[in-house]
Amino acid sequence: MQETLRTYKANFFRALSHPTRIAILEVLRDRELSARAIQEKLGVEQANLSQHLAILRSQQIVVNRKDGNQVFYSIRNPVLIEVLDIMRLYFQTSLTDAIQMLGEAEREASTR
Amino acid sequence: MQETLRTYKANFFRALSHPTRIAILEVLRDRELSARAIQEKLGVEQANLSQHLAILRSQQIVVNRKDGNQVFYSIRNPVLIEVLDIMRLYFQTSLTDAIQMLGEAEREASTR
DNA sequence: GCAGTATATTCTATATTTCGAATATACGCA
DNA sequence: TGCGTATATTCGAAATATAGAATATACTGC
Repeated sequence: MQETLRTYKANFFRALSHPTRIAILEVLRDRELSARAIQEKLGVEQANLSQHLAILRSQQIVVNRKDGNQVFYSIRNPVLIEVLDIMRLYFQTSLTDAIQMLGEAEREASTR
Repeated sequence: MQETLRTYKANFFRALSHPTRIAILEVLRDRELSARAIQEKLGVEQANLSQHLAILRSQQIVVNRKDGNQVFYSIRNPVLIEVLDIMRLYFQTSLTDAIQMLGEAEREASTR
């Protein structure tokens, strides 16, 4: 695989690498929302949200549509929603493992 | 969803947000490899690879196994391989769109 | 045109990431 | 024990990301 494609993928993941941006995708999962609506749901600063939206736009992860003096955002490619859903399975098993390990570590510590 | 889970996911994505780390996962897709073997396949500095492996380890994305004076790396959770495969569909359609848009932009420019 | 609302951009300070050089650690073998 | 190979860690400099304040832009209704 060429370096450019890897860089493209890396930039995509980088765009997802902030809790606020994860939260944005979560609230956009089922419907489009205005920037204001997203802001209220997440409780972040206006400028900050706008910056995060710009990052998601730059990777074409979300698209926007103007209507009057509002801008509505939505997830561009429905496949991304599927990807995020499948990812949930990964996080589930990963977290299950982590919790299990914590439990084992605890038991180990208490029998010491 | 709680902030901590979002942060967990964000950290996971951040770990994937570098071309070299994408490349590491690609070469580990089908088999475990020693750090040396990975280094030779990718052609990166030893110290640099080791740092990238440390990041992937910190997110439990890869695990390692010592054998003699070598350390073998592999992808920890097979679900991740599935996720990356499905992700390929996303990148495919995304890139197809991007190429199409480029084509349209070109045609538009030439008719101007 | 003016006021008010919605959104984006710019600026600045701080924190984090990245690379390569140097160094440290661990193992196998003579 | 000492040497060579494999891997990890530490360090410093440059690049990048982040939050919030201030400002700019765009639209609506009067």
